[in-house]
Amino acid sequence: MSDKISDAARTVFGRDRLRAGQREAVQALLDGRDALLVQPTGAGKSLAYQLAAVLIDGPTLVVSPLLALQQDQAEHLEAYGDRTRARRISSAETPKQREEALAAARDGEVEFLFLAPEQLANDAVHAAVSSMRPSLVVVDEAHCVSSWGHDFRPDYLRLGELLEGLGARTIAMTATASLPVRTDIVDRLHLTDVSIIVGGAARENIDLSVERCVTERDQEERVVAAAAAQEGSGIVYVSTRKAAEHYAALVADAGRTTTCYHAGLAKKAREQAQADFMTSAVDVVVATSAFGMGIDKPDVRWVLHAHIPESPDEYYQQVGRAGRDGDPSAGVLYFRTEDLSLRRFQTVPVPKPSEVSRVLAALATRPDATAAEQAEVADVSLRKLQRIANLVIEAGAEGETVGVDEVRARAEGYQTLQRSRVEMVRGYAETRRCRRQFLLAYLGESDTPRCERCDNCRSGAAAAEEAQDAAAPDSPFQPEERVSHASFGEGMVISVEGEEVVVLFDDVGYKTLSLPTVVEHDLLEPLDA
DNA sequence: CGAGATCTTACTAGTAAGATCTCGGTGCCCTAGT
Repeated sequence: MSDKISDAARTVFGRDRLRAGQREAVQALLDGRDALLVQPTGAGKSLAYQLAAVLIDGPTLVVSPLLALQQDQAEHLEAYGDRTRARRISSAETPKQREEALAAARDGEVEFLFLAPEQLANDAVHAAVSSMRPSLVVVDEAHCVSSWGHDFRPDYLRLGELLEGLGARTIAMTATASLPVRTDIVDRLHLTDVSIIVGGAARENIDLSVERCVTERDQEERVVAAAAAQEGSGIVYVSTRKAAEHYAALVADAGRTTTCYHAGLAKKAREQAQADFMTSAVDVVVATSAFGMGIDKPDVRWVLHAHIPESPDEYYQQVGRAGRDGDPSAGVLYFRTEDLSLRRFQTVPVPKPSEVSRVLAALATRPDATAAEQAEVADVSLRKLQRIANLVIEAGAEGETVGVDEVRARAEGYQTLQRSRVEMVRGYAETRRCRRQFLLAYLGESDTPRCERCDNCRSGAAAAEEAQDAAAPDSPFQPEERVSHASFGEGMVISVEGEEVVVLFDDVGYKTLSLPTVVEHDLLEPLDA
């Protein structure tokens, strides 16, 4: 089937073969549909949007969260030649450079225009981008839409609204997304007639395991000993900046070449640390969650979590940075229950009633003022104003007035959801089943076989659990099914594994229920779709 | 929420228990001062 997709892959990008997901995504866009492509890093998600961009007339807008990532991709594209000219609009460019970039895109001289959501939220930039009439919009690292918008980068929540008027078809891309996150992306970006392509989340070459730790000291010694003993390049993830520095020093003392990475370091130091790791000038990087997006080092042999991550989603992303070359790799979580409380704290704050009421007043009395002016009037930071304004939009149906309690309830809902994700990390740490099965079920892939290489598979625990499943009642519920619970309300079944049903409730987040109890007391009512 | 640091009180002059405080992740953008 030689066609224009294959031809473009060959002539423009020098690729002889396409993966199934890539072709499917490009075809969906050529057919005028939107697309959501969920594929692990390294599987060539970028090629999918690049091909579509070249094949569809008109400029392409690429929304990407990090300036470094934009820079990197733009440089790669420039190297392919005239048909893949790329420019960037960001605070790093002078006004003159931005103007030239926009003009060049409008005149068809530049195919790709990269920017962050914050740029698009700027009225002048948005107007200029509109007039350039992009035919394709790419939202890279689309899981950020779901996870960052609520408080951290509020403009992510506005993306759907900002992109809507452009009239371009959209492709959203991410490495991992559980089913609820996929739905969230589709909703928030206002994707229509969307083709959702999910390909291969499994990284079968990674041995997963969990080490339970009792004291902090015990945890520290075991992590450092492991980091010292493991061969090849590795990443140690920690939950605070201070811990990153502390562990980096310990691992260095233990004899490994080590660097440290977190957002509190100077820009230069961060760049240096990343470069040292990428070029294997150092073996180990000890980092907070700041490290990783856009890291595509093939030979990372191990990823240790000295502290738990904030969610199974994040864990999968981080541990998935190991073994991209397909060689055997390891992912170890050092679990101490005390670490759960810090992660619970590190969740979206619920705004104070007084702040909410001041913001509501400011929005009502100064509807046409800029956000900065409204923030001034409400006596809150601009960022806080944006967060609360987002909550107001989400809490209210069209045209209705929203009260303080409703706004705060919305924020509490997010907090509950985030905390329930932390609980799911505990579930991962405590499960006796196959670790890979657990993670994949959470991410929406059920019925995968035992991996036979995680700690639970090796010890026989996973097999024993599975043997017990025979005694478990057949589940009347299937993943993705909508159900209702007397006290938790409505939700969606995420996974059914043996005697455990995981449901994501709309109001109370993730809950793990006992299937026999559910069946015996008729706790879950199926809802018609 | 909770660990660890710092402050306060108690009872008699330095120490201890209890109270209070502080800090904990992710990045755009823009602007003021070198």
